[in-house]
Amino acid sequence: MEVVPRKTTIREVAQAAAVGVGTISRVLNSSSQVSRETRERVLETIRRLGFRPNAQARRILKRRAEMVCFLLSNRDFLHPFHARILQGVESYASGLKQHVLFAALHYSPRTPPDRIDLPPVLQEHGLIDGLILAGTIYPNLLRKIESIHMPFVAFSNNVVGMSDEQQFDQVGFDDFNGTLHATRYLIGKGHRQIVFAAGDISYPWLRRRFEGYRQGMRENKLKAVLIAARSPQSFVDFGQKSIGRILSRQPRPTAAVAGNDEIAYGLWRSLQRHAMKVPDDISLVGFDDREEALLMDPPLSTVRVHKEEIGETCMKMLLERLHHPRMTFSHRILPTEFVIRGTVRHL
Amino acid sequence: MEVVPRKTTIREVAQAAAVGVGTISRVLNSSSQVSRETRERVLETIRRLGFRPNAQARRILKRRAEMVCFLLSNRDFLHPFHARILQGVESYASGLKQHVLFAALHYSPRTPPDRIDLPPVLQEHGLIDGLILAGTIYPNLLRKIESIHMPFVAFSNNVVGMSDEQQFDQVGFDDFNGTLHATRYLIGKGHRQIVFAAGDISYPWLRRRFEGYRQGMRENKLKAVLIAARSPQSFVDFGQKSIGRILSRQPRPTAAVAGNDEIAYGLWRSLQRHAMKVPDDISLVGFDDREEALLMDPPLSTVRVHKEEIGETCMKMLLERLHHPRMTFSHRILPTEFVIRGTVRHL
DNA sequence: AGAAACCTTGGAACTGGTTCCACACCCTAA
DNA sequence: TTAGGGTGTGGAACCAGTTCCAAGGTTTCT
Repeated sequence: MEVVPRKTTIREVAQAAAVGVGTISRVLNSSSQVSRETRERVLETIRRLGFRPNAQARRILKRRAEMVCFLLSNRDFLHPFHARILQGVESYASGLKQHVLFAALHYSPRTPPDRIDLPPVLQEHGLIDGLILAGTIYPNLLRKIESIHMPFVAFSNNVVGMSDEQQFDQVGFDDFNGTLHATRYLIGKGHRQIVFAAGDISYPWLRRRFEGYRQGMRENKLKAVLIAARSPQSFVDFGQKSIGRILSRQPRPTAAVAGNDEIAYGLWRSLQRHAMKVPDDISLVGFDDREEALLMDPPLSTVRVHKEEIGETCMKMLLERLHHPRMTFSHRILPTEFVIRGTVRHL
Repeated sequence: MEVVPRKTTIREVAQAAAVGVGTISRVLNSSSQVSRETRERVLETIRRLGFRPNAQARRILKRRAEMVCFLLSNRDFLHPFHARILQGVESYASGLKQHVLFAALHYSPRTPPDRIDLPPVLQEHGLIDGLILAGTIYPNLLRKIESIHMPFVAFSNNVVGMSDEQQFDQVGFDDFNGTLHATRYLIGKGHRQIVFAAGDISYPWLRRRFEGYRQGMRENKLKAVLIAARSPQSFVDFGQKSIGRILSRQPRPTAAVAGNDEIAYGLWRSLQRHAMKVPDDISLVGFDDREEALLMDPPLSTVRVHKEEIGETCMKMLLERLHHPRMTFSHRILPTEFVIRGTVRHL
């Protein structure tokens, strides 16, 4: 491989500005005082020579890479939901001059921890200071990360099968209160026969959403009804196929809470095929506030998740962890927001 | 900030194994010969002390960061389209032990090059070897990147306002042939009255798509009809609002080629509101093959763009550039693929 | 006036790998 | 026996920054 041509070094700048190397370093880091006059001369020389300090060299001494890795696990592609979390991480990080590395990983929940092949970034040492874990997170991956002593924060909503004594930093959003508020809103609009279209309730996050719905129904002495299926092909598909089961119930439901926007989309599409109208024939609310929600007609009332804020909070928490390695672990749960659009009818 | 505890260094390993530092380095890089006996003793010592070499230190000497930056410019959020390009970059890069940094940038096309504030990664030097530019790329950004002598490859479809003599490495997909094939397909199915719903034709990529459509019409001696609007609110919105203009034409069009899937979505939604059916009342094809295409009912026939492949090719080309800095610039245009689904009727 | 405190500055030593030169050693050929 | 070539190894010099100590100058205090 051809070697990159030598760039201007701090010593060349020092010589050109007729000062010592230490002074250049002080100007660059604006740490200790340098006289206005000298500083100006140095800055001028830096500009003139087009000098840009070498990041690697500094990092050795600082013992900090000022870089974190966003690791997306077990996702076939960078889904809009996670893309926006990454966006949040990056925008917060860049304000603090921290860099964000993107890496992906595929692994099975049954692979023993020491046999998980981590991406190249995590095999080297000193490249990154910490890790933000997103995607589906199983205990074996967590154990592997702990074994290489890499500080990390996990996006908690897709954590699966973790025992309660497993302690680590987490950031997530509030599944339970999201559906609770959505359900209360429907009840406030006069609905009494409300079903929950869950998809596959073995996913812990859908389980939590169901529990929120159930709580809303219980506190109003209403009967909770769960529409589920074992491992459906896709959420949209599940929505399409379950509309029949919903409408044939006696008494007929006036509203449905969907486990997520994709299910809501499937329900809506199927209704449309049968020339039925939302919200005239049935009211509908979703969860996640994905792009699809706005594409529906009328646009879907749904529970908004602040994806960028999740990313930002992950980054913030990771930096705290790096500053205070012995701090106790925390689990931050961010609130969701119910967005009223056009799919709920006032009875 | 608390300092990370000192890790084992190569000198400590050398002392413990009673060899010189050079020997440790040789064992690690398995470059020149070391006797079996010595190698084994060194490896054993490395294991015993849990030594992992510091990546930063090596990079200074190698003058290679083994890291590239994916820079997304002027995008409010990490759009699924670009997310998948990033995914392609990462998956190809990680196979070659290269790392991918994600950064975002907002700038105006009218800011003078030297006043563009590059993200932190590009202000330092030696952190990354090269750059992959995505998002909307104007000449001033390009000039700025060139001024810091950073090798780069641009995703070319969203390059705007570049003069022809401006030379740089580019990877893109084939707008022109995409709509040309789509148009030929429609004509093959018996359609003669076909309109092109472009949105805003001042975008060069929509212009190229229009030209492809026009070519298809011309070669069959058919009249090209352009439906456009000056800077519409959004593509979906444009689609919704222009259906009236399309259907009122005499003779009435039997098919529409949309400038992209969002426009097609808008057209479809509006048709649905007026209780019209695709493809019975009008046939429809899109461009991009975004997720929305599959959500439509029937699913949209559209021109597929291989997003991951674009990312992969960008990375591949960037690595070639790094190996051969004086190589002549190239512009690779990847083929698109027409995906037949349910929105075209055989007349 | 002299001492003390403070600011500014130069530059040697340092970080943790890699590279390369010198040298010891062994084997083979003249 | 000596020259020549090859292999294996130690360690100094190196990369490009940061850090810290000492020194010189200036200001303030007694």
